[in-house]
Amino acid sequence: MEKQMVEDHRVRVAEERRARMRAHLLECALVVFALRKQDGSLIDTLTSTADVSRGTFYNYFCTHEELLDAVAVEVGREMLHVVDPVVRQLADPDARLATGVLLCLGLARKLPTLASFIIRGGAAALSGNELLHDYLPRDIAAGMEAGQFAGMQPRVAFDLVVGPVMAGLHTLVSTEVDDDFPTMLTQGVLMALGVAPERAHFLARQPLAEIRLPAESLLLRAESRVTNLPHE
Amino acid sequence: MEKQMVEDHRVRVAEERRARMRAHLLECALVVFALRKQDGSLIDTLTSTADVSRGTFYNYFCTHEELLDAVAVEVGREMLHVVDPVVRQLADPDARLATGVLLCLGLARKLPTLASFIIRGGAAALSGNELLHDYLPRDIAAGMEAGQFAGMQPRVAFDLVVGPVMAGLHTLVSTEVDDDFPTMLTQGVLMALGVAPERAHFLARQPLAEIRLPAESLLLRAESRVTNLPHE
Amino acid sequence: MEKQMVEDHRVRVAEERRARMRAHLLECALVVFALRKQDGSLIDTLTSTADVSRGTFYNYFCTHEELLDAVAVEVGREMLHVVDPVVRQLADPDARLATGVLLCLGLARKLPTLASFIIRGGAAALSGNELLHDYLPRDIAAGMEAGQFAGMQPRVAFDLVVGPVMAGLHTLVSTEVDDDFPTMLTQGVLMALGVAPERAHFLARQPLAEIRLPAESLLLRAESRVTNLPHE
Amino acid sequence: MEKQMVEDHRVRVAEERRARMRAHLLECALVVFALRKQDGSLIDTLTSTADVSRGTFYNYFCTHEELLDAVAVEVGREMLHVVDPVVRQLADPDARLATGVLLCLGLARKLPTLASFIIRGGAAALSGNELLHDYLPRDIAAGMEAGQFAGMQPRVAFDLVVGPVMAGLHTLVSTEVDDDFPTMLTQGVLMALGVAPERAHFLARQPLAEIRLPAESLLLRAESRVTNLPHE
DNA sequence: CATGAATGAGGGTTCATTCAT
DNA sequence: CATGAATGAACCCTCATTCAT
Repeated sequence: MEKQMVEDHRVRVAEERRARMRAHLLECALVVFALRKQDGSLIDTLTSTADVSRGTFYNYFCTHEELLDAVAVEVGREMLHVVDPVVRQLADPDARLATGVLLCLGLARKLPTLASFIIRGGAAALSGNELLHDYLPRDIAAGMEAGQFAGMQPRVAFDLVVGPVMAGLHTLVSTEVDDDFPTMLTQGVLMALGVAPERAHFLARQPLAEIRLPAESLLLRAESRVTNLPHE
Repeated sequence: MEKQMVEDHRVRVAEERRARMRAHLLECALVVFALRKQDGSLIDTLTSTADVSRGTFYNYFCTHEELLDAVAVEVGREMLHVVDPVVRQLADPDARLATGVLLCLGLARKLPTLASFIIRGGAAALSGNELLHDYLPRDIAAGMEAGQFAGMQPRVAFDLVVGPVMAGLHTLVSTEVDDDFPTMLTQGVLMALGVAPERAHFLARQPLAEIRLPAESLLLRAESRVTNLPHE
Repeated sequence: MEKQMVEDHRVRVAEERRARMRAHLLECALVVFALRKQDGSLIDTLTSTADVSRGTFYNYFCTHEELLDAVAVEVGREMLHVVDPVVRQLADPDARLATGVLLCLGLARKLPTLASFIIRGGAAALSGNELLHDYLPRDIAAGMEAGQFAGMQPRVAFDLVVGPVMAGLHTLVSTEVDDDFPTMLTQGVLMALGVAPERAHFLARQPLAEIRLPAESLLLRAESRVTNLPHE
Repeated sequence: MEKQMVEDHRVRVAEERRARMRAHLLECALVVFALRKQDGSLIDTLTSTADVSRGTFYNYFCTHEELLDAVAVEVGREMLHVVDPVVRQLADPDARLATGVLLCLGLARKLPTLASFIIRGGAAALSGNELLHDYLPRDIAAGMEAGQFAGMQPRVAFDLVVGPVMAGLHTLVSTEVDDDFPTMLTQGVLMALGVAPERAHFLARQPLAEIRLPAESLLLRAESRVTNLPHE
């Protein structure tokens, strides 16, 4: 019986170590995917960034694609954790949409690593992103049912939202812009959907609580890793 | 004197052959870049598509980047040839912009290969594209001087145009959409920029002459190559 | 604490393996450079001789020049280990020079692989050779200060030593010669430098201890590899 | 009958043109072999140096080796034309040898291209060289029959001559040396063979007529090509 | 479970040679 | 006979993945 308890303890410790290592690898992978300049070996870069051996990496991920997917999933999850609780409190579809766009842009502005990852990662980085593929279409549909976004086709509305946001991420990463860039862009998105200019103006300026991420957040840790390491 | 003429003739014939081969390679490269499934050897795929030896490829392009650039330049040139003559006849910046967006989307719809190339090619496919980097900012600036696009920052306006167009290309390539998709998207873009809904509605529906490309157009030849070959 | 020891042990084992592989590659490279019939792929030949994959080679040497340099350095080091301890015991510059030449020729006679390597390797095989570029000029200068090698320019003396030795290596590799070939050649070299014939005769015949190389010597191992393998 | 004469004339003209082109190619090949920095394509370098097409080259030489051989033969022939008439007038083997060595070194000093070619060309540049493989052994043998070069083995003597000369070529190409370098080296060579120092001193200083090469000489033309072209 | 040496298929590139014009 | 575009075998090197320690 005591033996049993010892074993349990060992198992639990092992599991925790495994989880920590996995998180460490994901964090470094996010950095690598974000900074990657299309040269050199992805996995070499990762293992040396994470300071583990190749073998260790393959103990956690079978293949390089699996890693990218895992990062994308985790990134998607964290974005959702930031955006959803806030949006969920709003009733009007246009307000929800405005808030979602603002939060995403705000997050990307605060975390350039995230923006780079989304831009660089290409399709793979967003395939499976719930915010994009589930929540956004739902809000658009809800808006149309509510008589907003008059006469839109859903796919047109989708492109009118996603397009500017993606272009905006690009801009945030590559260009110096005013602080109100997210606001202005959001306002444009709303107007594109047929929201009246005054309301668009209003919604794009709604006060939002400071974005909060848990201390152990992948995104935060990756960002601070980027901020601290780039000697050279 | 006769000798001189013979030499001239030879030189001309050789130059023509060279130009034809170069065009052939660019055409095949456009197809390969557009269809490329991220696997296999780019240059192998190209040389087998173009039915030439590897050596021949390197007689024309030093490196595969040089090839991508050359394709991008030629594609940019042809797009400009289609769009500019029409846009040039219009005076109002919003009308010019509407027409430009409509023509680009129309072109992409008619030539999915072009759309794929732009999407797949990534940054490199558009770096140096005059339509994007010269003409569009100029029209936006002109509009703002004329009092249109009220209160916009240029970069915001840019993202509100380029974003939806890029997203629209994605949609055109991957999804079945109504014939009026380009129209609806264009209308949204105009509204995003603050054009009044009625005018946006009007401008997005202006009749445009059929898009005409010269028979020897790279885009046309690549498209018909894609349409005809896909056995397998 | 036990863990520490385990780690140490692992590290040591890994380092030893690495050193053994490196030595193995150098040994095979020496053989390949020596026998190389100007055909085929250097690296292919090496990897198949050493029975390792291409990848392994590149884990140890970035480029085939680096390999050649590494072999040359090691060969130079071993030659020095043979020659210097003996020469160092002599005071007279002419005796030192005679001994150095005799030992080099004796070594080359015993180890045709070495001779071939020096001849085939060209400039690269000797650039950086200390015996040639440091020790020999020093002995020549010492001789001139001591009043020997009367009226010589250093570079003339250098060529009168190095030229015959290199030609002699060629001869040793390609021709059947008498056992006293090294002696006779050395005598000629000394006379070229103005050493009196009787003294040259004497110095060229001084008894030398048998040449000793450590069992793990690169030169020895390469030689026995050449002797044993040439099936075909 | 007239027709016959016309044909003859045509044939002769064609033959002359062919000979001129061949000489032109050999001249350029000598330059290329001499300057070649182990990079780039030999035949591309040659054809662009000679300003002819690849096809033309292959009308004259089947392969790259054939070209090297042809250059070596022609170079050997011209060296012989310079050296032999002078040497032939001397009776004493040691004087003949001294003169031969002096002339070779003098030629190499006047024509660095020649020296480079011999050094760079490796074995192939000298295989078949009559001066080296026929005339020199003959003079050595004659000397031994005449009681000179006492007690030498022919191959030892050969190496004591060829070695310093080759080393001297290296020196002439790579180092700034006094004008009397050839003289001093020759004197050393003679002493190596057992010639008495005073006689060696005398023979190495015998006045020699200025070296004369025909204006259409391959060596001269190649040299002036090297002297004139090296922009960059 | 961690390690890092070893793998080897496969990528990009070169260049001597051929051949249609 | 001159041309130079076309060829393709062969080379060097990379890097995702495996596996013995």
